Amino acid sequence: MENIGKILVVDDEADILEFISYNLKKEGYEVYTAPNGKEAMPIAKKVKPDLILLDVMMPVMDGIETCKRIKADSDFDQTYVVFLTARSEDYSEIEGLDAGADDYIAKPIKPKVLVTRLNAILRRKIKELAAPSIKVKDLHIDRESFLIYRGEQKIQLARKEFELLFLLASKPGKVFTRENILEKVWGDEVLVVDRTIDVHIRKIREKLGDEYIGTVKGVGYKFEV
Amino acid sequence: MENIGKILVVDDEADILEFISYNLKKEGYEVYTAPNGKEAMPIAKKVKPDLILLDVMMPVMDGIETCKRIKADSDFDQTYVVFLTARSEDYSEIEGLDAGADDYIAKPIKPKVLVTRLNAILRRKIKELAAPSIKVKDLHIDRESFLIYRGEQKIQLARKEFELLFLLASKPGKVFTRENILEKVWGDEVLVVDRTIDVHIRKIREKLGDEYIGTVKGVGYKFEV
DNA sequence: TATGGCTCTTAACAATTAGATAACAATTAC
DNA sequence: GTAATTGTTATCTAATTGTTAAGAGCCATA
Repeated sequence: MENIGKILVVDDEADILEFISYNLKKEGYEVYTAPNGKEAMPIAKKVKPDLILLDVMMPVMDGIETCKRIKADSDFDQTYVVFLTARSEDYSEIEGLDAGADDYIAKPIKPKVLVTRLNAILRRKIKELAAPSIKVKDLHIDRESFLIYRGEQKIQLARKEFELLFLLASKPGKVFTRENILEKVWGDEVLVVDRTIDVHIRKIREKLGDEYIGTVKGVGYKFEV
Repeated sequence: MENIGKILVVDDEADILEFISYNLKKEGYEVYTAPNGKEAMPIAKKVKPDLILLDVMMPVMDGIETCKRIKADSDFDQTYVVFLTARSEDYSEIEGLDAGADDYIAKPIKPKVLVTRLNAILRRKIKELAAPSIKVKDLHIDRESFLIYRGEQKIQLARKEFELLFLLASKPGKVFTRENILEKVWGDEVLVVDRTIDVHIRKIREKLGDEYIGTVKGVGYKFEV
């Protein structure tokens, strides 16, 4: 099954971890686990999960504390946090989930419920994140139609060209290293020589003109502001 | 705020009713309330809400029973039902929400969660209900008759072809990925190879001409504007 | 219950095009 | 001036899409 998202599950009970993990993997998620908040943080930092499923009650660093730290870290702007709340726990405590959790799921967990809920949350997320279009300078870079508009003019870019321009234009002025670009545009397991980027830059310049993309020698490329 | 939909809230606890009602009204919904299933039915019949928010546990006629009746009534084909489940309730019972509910929300209710969730559900609904016929370019794509009119000419498409064209034409210019298309035209549990789409596209082009549907390589198809 | 016609799906092969690379030219930094 | 870096072009190939045809299933009608 194809991969549809990364989920980090944090719970101190090994069998619950196992149970959830199994069900989410079956659904096609890439699942990571940690037994408490403290150990979860570095994993979260590393894998940048789309969603963190967090038990509220844990020994070393509890869910609420963990959630607060996550929400305070701009690395996790794009990360959803969902609490797992044992129903025996007092809800007044969970009310304290104004720590910033996005949702919560009550134990005991039914697999179908869990999966349905997480699917719904992540679907929402994907939708929200998919920045539909960027307007910079006289360009309107539109993901919906995969077209670049300049005034009345429509410019068609090839897919990689589009993604590359989109990336650069998403932070005008910021210099992206080739490494950077490869990671974002080509993805994790990159199998291409980084000079390939140069060729794509060339093609974009050919189609749009030289004034949009600048070269910072020894560093990378940027969208000129 | 403009009106974005009618919601009927059914719960036996007056303060919860009040709380939900307040938050939904603030969001722009037209809100109706009832204290139990029995009283809810005639109201539902009358106002034809877009969505019914239903407490599972209620004295006179509980949520599951109410839901069954609603789902059995063709008047409510277009009505979404969402359960409110108190945490103390046994989830095995909620499993019985195979009574046909479309979603459920756990108590205690967080306003943000409630509103976000309902918005999402209703957005989906509005989209589904949208326009029985579309006029784009020189085409009149008519759901009633499943025919395409081009001037005086009537063009007959097969069902899947029609649905596919209808989808693309519902957002002219927007590129739909194959995944996208499968989800919307074929439905959730898709059992077909995505190349099937290509063949349908071919047939549509054969019947209508090549000028309507464009290919965005590596991405998907779109209705050309 | 055959028969024929339709729709849908798939597989196989052809055509096309985006993308990758290498090779060489130009430019820049030191 | 030289080495390092980037620009540019041409070529090749791998991925994607187009196209055709064949078979399965369905339904209406004889």
